[in-house]
Amino acid sequence: MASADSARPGFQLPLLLLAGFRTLIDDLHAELARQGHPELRPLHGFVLQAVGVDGTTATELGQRLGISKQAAGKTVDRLVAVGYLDRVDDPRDARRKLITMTPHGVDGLRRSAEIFDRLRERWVEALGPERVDALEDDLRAVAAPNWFRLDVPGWFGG
Amino acid sequence: MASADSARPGFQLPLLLLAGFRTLIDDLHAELARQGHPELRPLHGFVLQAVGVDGTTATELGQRLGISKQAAGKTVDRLVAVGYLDRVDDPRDARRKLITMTPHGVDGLRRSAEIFDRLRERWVEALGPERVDALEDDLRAVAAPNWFRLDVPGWFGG
DNA sequence: ACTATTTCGTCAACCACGTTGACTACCTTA
DNA sequence: TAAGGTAGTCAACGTGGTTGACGAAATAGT
Repeated sequence: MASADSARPGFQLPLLLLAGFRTLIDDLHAELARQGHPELRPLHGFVLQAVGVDGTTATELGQRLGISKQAAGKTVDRLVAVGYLDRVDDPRDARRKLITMTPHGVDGLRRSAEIFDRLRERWVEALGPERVDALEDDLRAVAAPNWFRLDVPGWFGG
Repeated sequence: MASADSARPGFQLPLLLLAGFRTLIDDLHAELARQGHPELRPLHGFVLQAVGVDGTTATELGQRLGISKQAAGKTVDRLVAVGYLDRVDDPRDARRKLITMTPHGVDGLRRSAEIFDRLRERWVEALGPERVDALEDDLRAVAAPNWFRLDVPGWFGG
């Protein structure tokens, strides 16, 4: 029992999840850099997806990403500085500033999605489609993504 | 095809892995705080595991965690400050400083392992043991944990 | 035995990403 | 029109990383 426990301790589970995530992100990042997006940092793809093709505001972006509006604002600052996002005044509400993607940002997001699809395809080749589906279904069942909501409208995957 | 793609885009995979990781870590953290370890930050459990019961040095800790020795040193600083680690001169090599766990650190590590085991048990209840085993096996197969080596000696899981 | 090289820890500067609290400007509602 | 809520920003801070430089100590090579 001790040996069975030590062979598969609970510590492994979080580490493997983290390793899986980082493997994907590192591969994405390397490929993005190769495709002309070296500025894009690991989380920026998710930020772009959360901004969406319809744009959003800093406060709402923060809610979508599960972070404070200040943190969202700072992230937007960086992505504006490197040319992925635009921030313009909302003509209908002088308090709000609309955050929209530049063409460069749209290109980065599109490429991110393509690369992620290709990486998922690699997993399917290695594990078989049922196992990858099962992995996603199981994670969907047990992982509580309270801290982000990327079920945003405007995502152009379909 | 567009609808099938958008129903299960590659973007979901990394997000689900991250959500799974963060779910575990958040639950661990909440439970650790309840058990008298509110100081322990999310990654500290892994740091303690990487230190191991036999202790190590800052440089080796960095190698085990896949971070620089400077970053490892700073993390050790914080864990020394809150009483989880000790740093003492190595009598056999005046350059080295041995990093060892205090009793409080050992307690935190032991509790972390127990809580992780219990959380894994919850996943088993929700998904069935085969699915959790499959999830771990699959991640082990496709995730490349180049950036950490927690296959360290001295871990007292067994 | 002495020099040259490597290794260990640390310092300093910096960056990314997050937090909370305070504040202004602006809508909205009573 | 006065009161209250909301959007964005500033400032200070914490955490977890990075690189580069450097002194002190060990080790290797004459």
